[in-house]
Amino acid sequence: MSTAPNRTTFSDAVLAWYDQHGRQDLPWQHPRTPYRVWVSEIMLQQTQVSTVIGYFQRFMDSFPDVRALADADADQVLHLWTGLGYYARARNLHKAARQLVDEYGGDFPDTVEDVATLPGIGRSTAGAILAQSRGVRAPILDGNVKRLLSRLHAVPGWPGKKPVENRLWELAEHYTPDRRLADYTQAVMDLGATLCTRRRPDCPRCPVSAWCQARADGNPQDYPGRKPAKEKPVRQTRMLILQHPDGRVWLEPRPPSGIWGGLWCFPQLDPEDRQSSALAERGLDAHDQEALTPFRHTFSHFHLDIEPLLIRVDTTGAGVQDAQGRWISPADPGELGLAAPVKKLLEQLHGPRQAGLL
DNA sequence: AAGTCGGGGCA
DNA sequence: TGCCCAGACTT
Repeated sequence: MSTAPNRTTFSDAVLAWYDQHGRQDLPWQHPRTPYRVWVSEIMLQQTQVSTVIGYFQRFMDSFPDVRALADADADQVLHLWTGLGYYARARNLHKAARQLVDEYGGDFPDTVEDVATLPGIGRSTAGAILAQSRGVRAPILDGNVKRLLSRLHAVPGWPGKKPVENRLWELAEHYTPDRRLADYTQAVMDLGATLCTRRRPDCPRCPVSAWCQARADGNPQDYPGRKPAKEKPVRQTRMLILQHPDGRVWLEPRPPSGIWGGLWCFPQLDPEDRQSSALAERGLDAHDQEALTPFRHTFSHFHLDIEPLLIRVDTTGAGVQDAQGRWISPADPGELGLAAPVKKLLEQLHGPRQAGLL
């Protein structure tokens, strides 16, 4: 098992990598002012670096500093944002610029807490601004750093959960050095963006792989823990397998839109519906019936628990109208489009009989 | 079609 | 305080 590095060991390795491989020529790094870093961070929250560069330069040409942005019309700001999307962020940017002028004389405050009161700026972005532009020892925890740190320490769980997020902040704080803050901050983001990627991390090139617990365990791709799939609602239905004395079963076409649109299906009954009326509607009488094994069919957005009910019917009454459906042989349904559970039930129906014939 | 992402906003 | 969502994009 690899031992966790101490702060200096870790940050030295990260900084040495950055000096060789990190990005040192991004537009917002020259000059690296709070305003420029801020605008770049907001743009980068939503868009990749290559796209941001052009937008950033046009934005700086029009609004070279906080005052220029604060004095602009909302329309001018949104115009320069057109194509980036997430327009609420542009509105927050504008609002925050006015707040900076009104409350701080146009300068950024120098604590994370104060910067994070500005609209659109939370703890991580505030840390990124102050670390990169002023060398303040503030940790950041964007998606790249979450990935890097959750792998380094094999932190279990989804970062959307408070305890997991707290642990990651603790690690971010622990490893943040007390010198070269701007470079270190850019470096950990670059590491996450270029080597410690979500899929296929390039561990052999990573300067901290020797200390990485997930790498030692052989499963870096399992971190960060994934968001638990949200619970799907469960719906219930009964499928009436109406069986003719000759063995065929009754199928009806579904309405063209909605679940199983246009496919052929057994008549369905909501649990509260009366079975007798469903039979009566079709002019059939139940001879006897047998509950088959219930099973679950899962759609993208809900589970459907199906209770199949095999009903042997007499056809002495008026009988069914051909236009409503068809009698189908379970062994040879023909070329109808069948809903998956229907196909399964048909196979179940004819399977045992064939086995008996062998 | 679901996952992603920091922050906003609501319970 | 903690949880879920908006909004646009990727996989």
